[in-house]
Amino acid sequence: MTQVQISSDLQAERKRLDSFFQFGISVDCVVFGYDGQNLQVLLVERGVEPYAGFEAIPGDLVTLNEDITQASKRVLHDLTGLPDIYLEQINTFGAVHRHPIGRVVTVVYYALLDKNLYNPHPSSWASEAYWKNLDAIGEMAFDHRQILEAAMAHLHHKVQHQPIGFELLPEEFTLAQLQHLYETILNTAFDKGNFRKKMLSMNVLIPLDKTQKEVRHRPARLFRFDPKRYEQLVQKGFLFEL
Amino acid sequence: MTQVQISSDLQAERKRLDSFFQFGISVDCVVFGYDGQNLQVLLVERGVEPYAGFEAIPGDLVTLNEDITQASKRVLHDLTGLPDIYLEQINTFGAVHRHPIGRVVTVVYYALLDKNLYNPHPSSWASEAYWKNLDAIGEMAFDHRQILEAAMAHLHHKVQHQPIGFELLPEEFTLAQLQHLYETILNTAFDKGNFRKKMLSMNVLIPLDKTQKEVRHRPARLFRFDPKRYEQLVQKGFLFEL
DNA sequence: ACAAAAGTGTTACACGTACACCCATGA
DNA sequence: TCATGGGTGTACGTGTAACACTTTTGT
Repeated sequence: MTQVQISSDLQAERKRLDSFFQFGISVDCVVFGYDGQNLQVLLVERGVEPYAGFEAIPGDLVTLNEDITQASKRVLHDLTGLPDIYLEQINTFGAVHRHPIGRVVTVVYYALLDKNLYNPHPSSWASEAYWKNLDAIGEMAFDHRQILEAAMAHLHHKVQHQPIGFELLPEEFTLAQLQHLYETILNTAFDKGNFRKKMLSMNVLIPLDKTQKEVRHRPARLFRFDPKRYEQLVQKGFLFEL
Repeated sequence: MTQVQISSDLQAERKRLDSFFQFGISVDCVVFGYDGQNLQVLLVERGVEPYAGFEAIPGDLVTLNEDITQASKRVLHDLTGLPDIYLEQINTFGAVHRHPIGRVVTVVYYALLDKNLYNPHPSSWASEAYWKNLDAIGEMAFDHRQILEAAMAHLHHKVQHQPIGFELLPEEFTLAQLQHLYETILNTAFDKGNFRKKMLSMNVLIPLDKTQKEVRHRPARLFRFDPKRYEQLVQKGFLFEL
């Protein structure tokens, strides 16, 4: 980055533009989780006005001296107690009247994780924090419904172009679990044999010398995924469609 | 959208949060063009401090009462005279010190067009406005280099997943032109026969009863593209890789 | 007739699809 | 031994990759 001469002219220029510097910036974190059955999203209940009592996506105002990417992690942790996880930026909403308190432009981030790993605990302005099935969601605060739908569209697209899903599953998983996850996200059914072939041919799965325990049928082999091979695939791009 | 009761409590709450409402929001518009030979990008030269004399991506501060999407069109028109074209939002940059005049978060938009259609004319703070070859770009204002690279990565990805490129070509074009465009964007070479087969099999191309004129070899058939079929493809997603 | 680029055809091979079948376990 | 889901194999059609060939124009 080039260093630029900061003159007193800049101070004057800033003064001239003061009326432009009245925006608030917020980050909203759409976190998807999977429990082996359903696709869920992490929500909070607002304990304060506006929209007190409404369900909302965890999000808050960014402070003047923090990077927005850092802010996404900080806010998610503040509201739900989840640790620093990787959040991917997906979209920015900037309609004029989307927030009743002033002009707030919000940057939306999203993440995927195995919901069995973390238990959310509400704090800051959140009175509740919990996972909720995607099909059970009603009215939401602000334009959060729209934001959620954008995130779902992103997930839909992404699952077909990247070997996602590993982030939603436990470290060791069976092919049937993986298939069920894909079927849940895309709301379709896949042929068992073909799903196995396709997934295995990508070489992202490392077979383990372990099997399931305590199931009343033939126990399934467990797999881990190969992060190196995963990176390669992400780089070159692919299309998953069965 | 639900109507929310606006109480005087909200006024107080806004007061309490005043220190958060000091952000500036800007939009930056990365416009790619194609002249039949090279992939180019629309740049302006800054006529004012900071970074006076530097090349920049057309962009400016958003006013308090305009939607950011509208702002992207307004700003592009103000600086370069280009008419309202569809701009797609791709990314938001929010590092703390990216702008020397204050905390400015910028939302990046991008567009593709046939550069022969419009001639840019500088106005507002732009002292120049012109097309420039992508490989001839040097130092840029702010973090615009980084922004440009993000837009190029987006274009790279997009061209492989959507029948793009039509936006960069004249309404009627030959398959060789289309192939050359793809080769330019992706920086690779394709087999002529296979490229034709693949493109035609997508059914997005409508053959016309016209041919090129005034070429000193067999004149090529002209095509238009089918917007309906295009939409279908965009919906279902596909992967273009030869 | 020649150069140059348009446009077509052929072949071998890889991959997707649909479907049938066998395997290991607990009850 | 039966039910249940795990796991494998095959046969067919479609799509891709590499390459050679024919066609149509201006000069």
